[in-house]
Amino acid sequence: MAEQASYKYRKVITIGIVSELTGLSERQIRYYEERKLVFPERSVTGNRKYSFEDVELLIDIATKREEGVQTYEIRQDMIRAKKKQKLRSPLLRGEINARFGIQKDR
Amino acid sequence: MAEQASYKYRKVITIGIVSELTGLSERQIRYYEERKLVFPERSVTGNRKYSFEDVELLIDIATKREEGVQTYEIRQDMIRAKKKQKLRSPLLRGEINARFGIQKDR
DNA sequence: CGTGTAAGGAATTCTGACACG
DNA sequence: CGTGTAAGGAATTCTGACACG
Repeated sequence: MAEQASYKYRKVITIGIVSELTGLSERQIRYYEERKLVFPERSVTGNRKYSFEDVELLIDIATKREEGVQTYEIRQDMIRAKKKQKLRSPLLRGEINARFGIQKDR
Repeated sequence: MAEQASYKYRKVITIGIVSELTGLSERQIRYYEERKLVFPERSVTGNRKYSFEDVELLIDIATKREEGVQTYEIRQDMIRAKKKQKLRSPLLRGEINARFGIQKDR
């Protein structure tokens, strides 16, 4: 009766719908992947699958781009943000596990 | 910076992915729609779009079916459950509005 | 009743490339 | 650098129907 509840992080949205949700063209969305800004999963046959989190990230990227920020800069900012996260993250591990389910090493 | 947050209810998942998520065949999923058990939205060109809520509902339906319950019975149960909801629901309206966004009549 | 399947067609997605700036 | 577009092909989805039980 619990299921998983991590709707935000499940990669289940195809690129066409992501395009509608974000207002970005498919070309743009694929290009941002090429620039290492988003990391969709792939279906067995190669179709991209995104999460709601990805959609929100893409909206943020779109805003930055409108402000003239280059993809390279956006990427650097993301890397910096990720480093900061690591500094205060250890305490949150339990929460993250709850979010993504139990995965016992592997 | 808030967006909408109703990930569970947004209809954004195509039938192929719903099939993977639920273990049901596309044929079954379409049939349950025919029997009024699920109500996907449609893209402009007619493709079905489901929410995570729909996915969970379909999983419940699959369980019922395995127990031998007919779709007609499942539907009746759903209607009954919905009626009960109405009896205790008025107080929850604010929550529902928050969930689905402001829609001022129309 | 519930589900599989073949049929034919339309829409979706993918990649690599050329274009422009 | 960032994005549009035409190209060719493969995978996805759709509907209506026949089949079986």
